[in-house]
Amino acid sequence: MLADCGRVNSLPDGAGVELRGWIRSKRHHGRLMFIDLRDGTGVVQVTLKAAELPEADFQAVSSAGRESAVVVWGVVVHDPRAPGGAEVRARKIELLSASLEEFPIKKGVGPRFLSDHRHLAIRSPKAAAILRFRSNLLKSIRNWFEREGFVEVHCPTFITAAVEGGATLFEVNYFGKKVYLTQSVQFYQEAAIYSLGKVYSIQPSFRAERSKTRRHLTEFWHVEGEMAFAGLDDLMRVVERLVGEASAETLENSRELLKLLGRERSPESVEPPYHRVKYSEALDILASKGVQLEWGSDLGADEEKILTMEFDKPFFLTHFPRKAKAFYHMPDPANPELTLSADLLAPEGYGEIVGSGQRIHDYEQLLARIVEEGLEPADYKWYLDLRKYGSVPHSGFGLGVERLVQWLLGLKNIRSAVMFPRTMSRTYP
RNA sequence: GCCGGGGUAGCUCAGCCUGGUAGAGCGGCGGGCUGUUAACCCGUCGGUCAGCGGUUCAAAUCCGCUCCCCGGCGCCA
Repeated sequence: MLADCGRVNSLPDGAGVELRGWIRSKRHHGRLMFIDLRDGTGVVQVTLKAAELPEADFQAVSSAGRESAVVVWGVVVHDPRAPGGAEVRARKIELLSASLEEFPIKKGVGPRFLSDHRHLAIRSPKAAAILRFRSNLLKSIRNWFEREGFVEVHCPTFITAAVEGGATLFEVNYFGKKVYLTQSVQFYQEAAIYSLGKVYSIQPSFRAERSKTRRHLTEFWHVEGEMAFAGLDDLMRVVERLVGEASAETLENSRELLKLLGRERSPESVEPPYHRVKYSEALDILASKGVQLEWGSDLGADEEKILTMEFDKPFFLTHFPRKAKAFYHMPDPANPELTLSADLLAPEGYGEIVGSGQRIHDYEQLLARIVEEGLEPADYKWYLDLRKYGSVPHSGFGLGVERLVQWLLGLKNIRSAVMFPRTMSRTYP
């Protein structure tokens, strides 16, 4: 019977199994040999006693290096001496493909070496567990959107006008013309709501920010949503339910992975509702902690950290000053110096995981803001067009997948939340 | 962009202050071992000291320039 390494444990004593996998490590004692065999579902010890299998098989494997591929036929034995409580006693083993060279990933290697060999490092059970967790999370996110009636749309990666600041665009030579890699699909989703109502996208965004921190990538996966007939309160309700419910479901479905990663995080610890803190209230909280911040300036990392100490769940920071936000943000009718915006901050200093807000839907108001920011209205022609034909209040958000994975798993660096990270200084492998 | 740390064996690092023929551990390779937990024991191979220039009888070490990496800030998801 073909079996998974990760599930040998649950098979009865004496069961005959076939395992296909890679030699993670080997302990050789002359006529006795132990192999930790890995296959993507887990690791199991295979015990080879020379007397119990063909001599040629034993010899072939004794000279095989780590990560050699093998097929093992053997018998399940529950034995307290085996890691995990069960092992497979080999009766026959076939060396499918011996490693040509010593496998470079081993005990004691440093972070730079691991990054340079990421294509091999992802074989480690921990790296694989993170990738599986990420896959579970995206499945839950997608299921949530589908349950809530959002329609998935796919937007272009080549664009001509900036959504966020223009300085952070990657320029691409497009048949001699300058175009850019997308930073957000927001503008295209704003077009889509007039066709589909509620939409979502899951695709990469690119930011040419010269950020050298543990929470920045130049290419990251962006979950974005946009809704017609939605104001700031509707928006925050959607964001907290999406983040909270999808995260809780993922944690529930990933208990084994969390155990393997040595992480503790209960589904209850991420459940909504989340606190809403207005920008002005945040300044008061900071002032009470002895930190004076000038009204209008954005919060720095230190200020953010102090605020996150106040909460043990993510929380919204709302109503940012107009000058701290992009031109399309809806001014607060109660105070036009503020915007109807909401960032969701993760606790423990992991920073912003969602940026969101209500968009300006009035043509003249949007045009005035574009001019006020010194932008060229002609560059935003089609975007302005959307305000000409039955324009309605609408809101949307963007969630950074790697940021969320990083916070949920307590990862020190965002790079381990993605299979092949792209940063300012890394495009290899 | 600003600030800080770093680059020495395949890997992790010591040596640098106080200049004098390049070190350790791990790994590899060879041998041994029937209950290991990235085992253990014996032997052995292994170097463009990031690069360029300068000072000196002599530079991994002192000085200058350049490149690369990591972290913090700013910016953001």
